[in-house]
Amino acid sequence: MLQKTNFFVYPNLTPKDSLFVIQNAVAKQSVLLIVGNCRVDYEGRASSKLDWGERLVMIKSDRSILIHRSTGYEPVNWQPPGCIIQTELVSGIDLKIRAIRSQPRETLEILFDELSLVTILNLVDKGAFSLYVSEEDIKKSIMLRPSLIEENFRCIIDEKMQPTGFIDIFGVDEEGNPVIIEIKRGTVRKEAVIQLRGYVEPLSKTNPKIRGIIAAPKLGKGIKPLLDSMNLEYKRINVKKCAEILKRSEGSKISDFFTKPKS
Amino acid sequence: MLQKTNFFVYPNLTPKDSLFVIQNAVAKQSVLLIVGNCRVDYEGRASSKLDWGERLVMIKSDRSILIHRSTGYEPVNWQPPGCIIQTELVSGIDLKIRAIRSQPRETLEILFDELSLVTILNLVDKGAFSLYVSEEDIKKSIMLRPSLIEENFRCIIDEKMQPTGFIDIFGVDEEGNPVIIEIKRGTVRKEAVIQLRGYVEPLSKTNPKIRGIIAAPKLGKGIKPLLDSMNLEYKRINVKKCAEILKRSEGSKISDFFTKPKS
DNA sequence: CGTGCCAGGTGCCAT
DNA sequence: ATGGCACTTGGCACG
Repeated sequence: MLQKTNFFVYPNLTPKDSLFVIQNAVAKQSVLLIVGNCRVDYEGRASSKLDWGERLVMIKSDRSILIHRSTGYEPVNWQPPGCIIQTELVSGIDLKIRAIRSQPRETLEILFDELSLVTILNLVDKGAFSLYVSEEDIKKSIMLRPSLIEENFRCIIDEKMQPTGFIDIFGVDEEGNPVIIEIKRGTVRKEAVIQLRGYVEPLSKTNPKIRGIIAAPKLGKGIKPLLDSMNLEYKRINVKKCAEILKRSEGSKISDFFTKPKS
Repeated sequence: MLQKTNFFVYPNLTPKDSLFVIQNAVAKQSVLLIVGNCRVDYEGRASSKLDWGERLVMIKSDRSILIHRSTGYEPVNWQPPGCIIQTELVSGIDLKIRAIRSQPRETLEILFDELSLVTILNLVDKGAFSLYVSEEDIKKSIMLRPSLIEENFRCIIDEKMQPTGFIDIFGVDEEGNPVIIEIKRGTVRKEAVIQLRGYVEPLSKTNPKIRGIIAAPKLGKGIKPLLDSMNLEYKRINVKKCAEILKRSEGSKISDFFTKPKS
């Protein structure tokens, strides 16, 4: 049976001995945790100095670096991903870790005079992360507050259209122009644009002033030009706002928020 | 000789055995690092789901909680300081950690089916952290860009005043009113207000339109009313902007940026 | 590459 | 508690 060892723990390393361990871990893109007594200097957009004390330094696979004290959600000092990590023995007894970022030019220097614990982690993590509200939640939110689309936008329920059921929201803008809204709960891809185009196209023959809007939290890369070329629009939806709107009016029925079309 | 053991490492704990260790560490306000295979659900202002994978969970002394993947400066999920940490054994084999925040109501649930490494840290950290530019830097910055004080503010060098040397900056505002500026590199305390008052007071007898402004990055608690009562003003100085301004015009002499007074 | 905008922003101090 | 504002904001998409 294979022993799974996805971590290595080095207690009480001397700074001298730590050099190879740390360099190696950084080179192998492991996650590196260094606990010890240190001093931190940051110079860049601003400057800061942190006197001696015990902290946890985390160097991640992407060469982001975080210095955490025992309290606070935010790291006391840091460097975003992609910085250059250098290690050096100072005066033969201290470990200096330097993290340099070039754009903007910023340097972070950590000087350890004692290392209580160095840990190397090889995290296997393919899990997908999704931040979301459902498409239905977004739909409800827009119904409840049509201004999420734009000022003076109104939702219309049209019996002739409802049975078809494929258009997410139908409404009219300030000028009275008909608007078809396609909702996506995630990032807008090409397919969604094509889909909306399919709804808008036929109707635009009878009403050339009809508008098509995609409402979603995110727009995919390169989608904006596509929308422009098809004369469609994008309205960013703030997922958090949707959650607030929904919570505030728990239990309301969607149908309550439609306006009957002018007849 | 006293052996300094500010950390405890528990490799390959079973979720069952971890319960006591974790609860104890949280109770003792240690910093807790938990590495293992987990799934994360967040529900609150937004919602998120993170599928199974190996991550590092950090619970700090102030009961802030951070879930870090192997990349990214930011934690994938988190809870700010002060949340309620609960632990629970699920189905007898999995460890559930729940972190609840009440304002706004948000819940974070981490389910571990395997713990590779649990570490408890007792960090001794009294080191002061200071983010700063020097008072001299701020002075230079204002000289270089007087609009840091307000639009159309001008710095004046007045030979009659210069020898005294205790006023940081003397200038005139848009209306031509004389302005005395007191600079503090840190938080404004009562003493600084008294100090400025001392400069402004005598001069206001000959020129009642004279203004006194304290320029500093921060205003101490309760200082604003004091300033108001003494008819003095506060202008917040952005330390980062100062750094930028200084960098841009490296090596310029202060005297270059004074305007000779109208004579 | 700089610019603009959003974020579960967070943190800090004001009312 | 609520609101306003700054942040070494970081991150992402766009020109």
